[in-house]
Parts: sequence; C-alpha cells; structure tokens
Amino acid sequence: MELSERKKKILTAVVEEYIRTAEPVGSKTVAQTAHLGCSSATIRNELSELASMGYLEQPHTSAGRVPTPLGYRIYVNELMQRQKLSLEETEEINRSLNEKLRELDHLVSNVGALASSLTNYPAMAIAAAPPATISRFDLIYIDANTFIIVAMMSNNSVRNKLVRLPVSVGQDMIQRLSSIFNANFTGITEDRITPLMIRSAERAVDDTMGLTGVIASFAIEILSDSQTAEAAVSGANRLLAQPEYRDPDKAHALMSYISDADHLRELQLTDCGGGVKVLIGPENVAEELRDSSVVLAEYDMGGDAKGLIGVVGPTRMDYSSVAAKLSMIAEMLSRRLGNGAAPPPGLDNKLVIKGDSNEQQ
Amino acid sequence: MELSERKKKILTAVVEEYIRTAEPVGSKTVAQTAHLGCSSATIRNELSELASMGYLEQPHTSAGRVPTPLGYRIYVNELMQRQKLSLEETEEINRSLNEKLRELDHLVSNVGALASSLTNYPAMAIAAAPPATISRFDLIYIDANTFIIVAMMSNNSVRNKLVRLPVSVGQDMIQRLSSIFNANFTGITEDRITPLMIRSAERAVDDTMGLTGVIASFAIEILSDSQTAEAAVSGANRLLAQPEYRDPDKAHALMSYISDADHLRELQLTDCGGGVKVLIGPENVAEELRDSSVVLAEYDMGGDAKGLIGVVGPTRMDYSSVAAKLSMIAEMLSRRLGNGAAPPPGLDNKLVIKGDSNEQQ
DNA sequence: ATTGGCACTCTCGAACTCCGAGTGCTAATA
DNA sequence: TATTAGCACTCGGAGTTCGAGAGTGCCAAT
Repeated sequence: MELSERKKKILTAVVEEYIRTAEPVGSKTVAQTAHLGCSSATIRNELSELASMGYLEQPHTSAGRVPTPLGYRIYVNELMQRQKLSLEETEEINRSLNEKLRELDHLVSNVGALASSLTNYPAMAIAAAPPATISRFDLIYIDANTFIIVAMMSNNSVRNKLVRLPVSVGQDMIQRLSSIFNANFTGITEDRITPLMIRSAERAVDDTMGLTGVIASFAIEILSDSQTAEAAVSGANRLLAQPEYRDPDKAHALMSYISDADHLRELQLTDCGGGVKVLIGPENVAEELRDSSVVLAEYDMGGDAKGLIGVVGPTRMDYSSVAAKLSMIAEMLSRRLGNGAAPPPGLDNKLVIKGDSNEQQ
Repeated sequence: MELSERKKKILTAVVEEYIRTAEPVGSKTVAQTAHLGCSSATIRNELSELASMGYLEQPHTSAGRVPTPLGYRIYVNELMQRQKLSLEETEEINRSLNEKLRELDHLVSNVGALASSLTNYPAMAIAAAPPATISRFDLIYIDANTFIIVAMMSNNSVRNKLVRLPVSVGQDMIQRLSSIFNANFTGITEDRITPLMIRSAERAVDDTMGLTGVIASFAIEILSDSQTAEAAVSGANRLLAQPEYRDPDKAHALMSYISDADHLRELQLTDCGGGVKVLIGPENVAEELRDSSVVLAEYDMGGDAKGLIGVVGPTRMDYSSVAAKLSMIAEMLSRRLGNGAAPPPGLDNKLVIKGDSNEQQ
C-alpha cells in the first residue's frame, strides 16, 4: 500500500524529530516542524492511521508517537534523503585514512576507531581474507645461531620470524632448508601439512636439530592465522552516551556482546551487496541486537579480501548520517586498497606501494 | 600509631565483607564474621574509633561502615594476606600464556584480555620499548617489479614490507641499495635520518626511481613506531557489572578515560619497583581515576623493554586476588620474555625461540 | 573493659496525589 | 468530504508522605 504524500512527510518528521530528541513526538510538534498547512487535529488523525498501519506506536496512551522498526525501515528505504557529507567531513576522512593507512597491520582497529569517532557510536571492523597460501620462503642467515624466516603469502602479505638456536648451523643448511620448503610447502593449505611431510623434509635436508619442525610450525601458524578474520570494536564507551542505554544492564549486555570477536565475525555473513546495509532492531538475527540497529558497509581490500565496517546503536540511530559516513569510508578504503585501483592520492612519491610493515619480537 | 590487634581484625573484616557485598557493614555482621569473643556493642565502640582515625566512614548516620581510601591502604599494606593462587588458576594462566605468546604482535592486547577475564575487571596493557635502531637490512628480490624489505632491529624484532614497483629494477640495484642502507642507516635513531642523507644515498647507488626514498621512509616509519608505546584496554564492559558504576555517567566518564591510549601511557610513569603497585582512589593523579582504584604490575620483555599490565575497578576492589593474579601473569611473562631467562617451559621442541611472526599486506 | 538495652536517626521503598502533555472523539465549518 | 476547534479523558512522572528496618550512640549495669 502506498502512503499519501502527506503521510510520508509526517512520518519523516516524526522519525527525524525522534532521532534528534529521543522523546516521543506529539501532533503539535509535527504541525510546527513539518510545515504542512494543517492543524494538529489533522495531524492527529494521520498519526493515528500511521500507527494502525504499524509505522508508529505509543509508549503509553497519552504520549507522543515513536517509530516502530517498520517505520524506520520505510524511512531508511524511501523517505530519508541520502545525506551528502560536507567538504570538511570528506576531507577529514581522507586525511585520517591517509594517516592510518601507513600502518596496515592495525588497519582494522584504526578504521573502526575512525568510524566510531565520526559517527559517535561504537564501531566494529572486520577483515576477512580468503584462505591464503605461502608462495615463497626466504631464510636469511644472520649468524651461526640465528636466522630469519620470511614467508611471502599468496595475498601479498609478508610474515617473518626470528629464530635463535642453541646450536650452530651452517649457511649451507639454511640454503637447503630454504629450497626444500620452497619446493614442498608453497601453495598449500594448512591441513595439507602433515607430520609425515615434515619428517620426510627433515630427512631430505639431513636435519638433526629440529629446524624443519620450527619452520613448519611457523608455516602452520601463519596459515591458520590467515584464516581467522581479524575483528575489533572501537569506542564501545560511546554507547553509554545514548539515553536508551542508560540502563546499565542493557548497556552491559550489548557491550559484552559486541566485545566478543566471534560475534562480530557472524556479521560477516551479512551480504551488503557492495553498498550499505541497515539492520533495524528485530531484523537482526542475534538476540542481543534485537533492540538495537546495525549499519554495515563493505570494502574491498584487494585480492578477494573483503572488509566490513559497522556501527551499532539504538534503533533511533541517525541512519542518514551514519550511512553516508560509512559508505564514504568504505569507498575511500576500497579505492586505496582495492584491485586495479588508481594509486591512492596524496601519497607523495611516485611508486605504488602495496603492503606495509609489521613488527614482531 | 599502631592499631591494636583487635582493631586490625575488625578493620580486615569490614574491608573484606564490604569487598564481598558492596554493602555498608554493621557491627552485628562483624561480630558474627570475625570471631572475636565479644558483642556487637564492643565492636561498635571499636568501629567508632576506627572511624575517627579515618579508616572507616559512614555513608549516613545510621548505616554501617565503609572503608575509606586510607582504610584500604592499611588493608593492602598490612592486613591482607598475600593470596596464593590455586593450582588450577596457575595452570590456566600458564596455558593461556602459552597460547597467546605464539602471536607476539598482539601480545599487548592478548595479555590485557587475559588479565581482564581472570580478574573480571577492565584491564589495560602497555608495552614500552626503549628506542630501538635498525641493526640490519635485507632486501629480498622477488621479481623485476617487486622486492621485500626486511629490517632487523636492535631489540631483535623484525619488520618487513613488500614493495611493488611500476618500473623494472635489477637485482644488482637491490644489491647496491642493500649495502648502502646497511652501511649508513643501521644503528641510528629516527632523527638522524635527514633528507640530505637520503639524497646522498640516492646518488651513491645511482637511483633515479626513488627507491632510496621508499626504503628510507620505511626505516623512519618503523623507528618512529618503535618509540610509541603500544597500549590497549580489554574488557571495558566488565566495568558495568560493578554496582559502583551503575550510574551511566560515571561509567561513561571512566570508560572514555581508559579507552584513550594516551591516558594509559601516562600510567607508565608509575614505578612498580618490580612488584605490584596499588593506587587507591585519590592516590591516582588523574582526576578521572580519583574514585577508582588501579592495580599495576610490571613485566620484563627482554632487552630494556618493560611492559605494564593493570586493572581498573572500584576502590572496593578485591585487591588480594587481583594483585596475586597480576603478579603471577607478570612473573610468568617475564620468565618467558625476559633477559637470560630459562627457556619457557612447555614448549615442545629443543630450540629456544625468541621472536615471532607478524603479518602485513 | 564489656555488655544489654533503648531511644534516635536516617534511608529506602510503597502508596498516594497532582500536573501536564497528548490523545480520541464530536460537532461545527469550509 | 476533509479539516478544524474544543473538550473530556488517560496516563506517566515528579513530588510527597509514611512506615519499616537497620544501625548507631549512649547509658547504666556487670
């Protein structure tokens, strides 16, 4: 059923006023804010109809109206205007991302922090890469007791490990280890590395010191690491600024839920179809999110890797602004990280740099 | 002034009962729990004296007594017995650390998460290393358009970066770059790398493509990274489980404060003298912590690097148990990471492994 | 020095009242 | 037929009162 033009305006006014004030909206207020040439009595009739259609409800008989999840849904789908960010906001996102992108190992939490500070809601960020394999091993000989393993992965990440030995090892052994690993352990997934395989590699290089085992366990470690998606929450404290979470128990429940990385990973299953996805209240599958809303945006991390940023808040969320901001972040990130993209603007040298460093001890 | 034996017992009983229940403790309760052979009237007299000495106070005239910060201080310094962890708890810490230590790049947040889940309070972890220098560069030639920079640092961490070029570069150039960086950029701090220096290196290797700049900026990046201490909070949500933070404003204020990494770094200035430090209420310098308590423990990360784990909670904190747990975590961590320590027990191969891997893209 | 007894104080929750915002309905109006 | 003014009605929230209960402080007795 289609809503009359006036009903649309009234619904929009109610939703936006409620988002702004968190107070039930009365007919009088609507008559004033939405400038329709009619009195509050007329508005009352319309409100009452909108309520019986299921878009609005009353907390109690003599209070103003509050949007239902369905009401928000209509608002998000049809009524709200796609907000355009101001030039300053765009600039700020741009600038932040330029900074954050320097340290790609903390990308996930940094992007989350950005989204959170921009929207003033708790934000989560998830980065999931398809299972990668090791495409190349290099062993760097440091001295008789030390070498570094450097593994390049199929997704162009590089990982390393410093190995210190209680026994001496020759450069030739390092050489041999390097070639046997490159020959046998590249291009395979974790479950294909068997003890048997390690044994035979050990024999092949005549390794009596367990070096093969060390390198193999490093390989297993990074392969299994690459499978678990990184997930982080930022700005959980901002939840407490929202009046709907003044009840500590509610706040606690939601916070605990989103603080668990496993729960965040479940959100990954959500398909955003490239754009921004809004999940309102009961539309969420997770019980704990049932009276909150989630806005998600997907970004392209290059390769087949996808990242997800999202924001949680009360159903009375500023969908328009949040969606605009998340979508902008996602878009800019995709442009910088994505496949065959133009080189990120603002980098001050002529080289396209993919990849970043990271630390270990 | 010295407290009588009986006063000590009474104070202990009040503190412990209050920690347990979060309710003001009355004379009758004390008479029952602390088994001194005397009546509640006697206890009342003693309580009243303890109050006038400043160790206890009454929320209002006809309520039980609550410890003052001073009261907690006496308790922590003199009265509480150093709690010994059960075998299970020790085992659990041991096991967790063994797991977490695999991925040293997330060490900080992992240790924090462990401390938080063990104590049920929000925990923070900070790792500060003294400024490190790069002790060695290796450039791994992948193909004409790609190479990897591997930098080994003076603190035995290793960092890497994949560089992808729009132009071709020869293996000989990589070779030359490698030696000039090893010759000129090792053993120095960030501020010693000047544009001039980069220029002259550039000329020396006849680099027209800006490769020198790329490597130099990588060097600058990791050097400056090594200076900023990593800091993270875990389990902030647990704060909401404490009755003293049922007021959302209080909870919000404290959470926001501890969520800011800069604030955490200030805590680093605290000297723990190797042991566990307890800061009770107003003993905290930061305004925001003035009615909360902080327990800190320092651990040795090898080299001159120090780490700090801490826990925040109400002044009514279970100091005894928290201190025991933190101290155990710190001790175990030091043993594993610290200088000249025995090899970590429980690692199932014969090699001492220092260092770990990490990822980058 | 310790104790039982007792009057006193103060908080907390329940019950009650009142006020005002906002509704729904009806009758009048364009 | 759609809109409007008017009005009675409803209900939640703030403020108030009140009693119960916990705990104290003090005193007189031991």
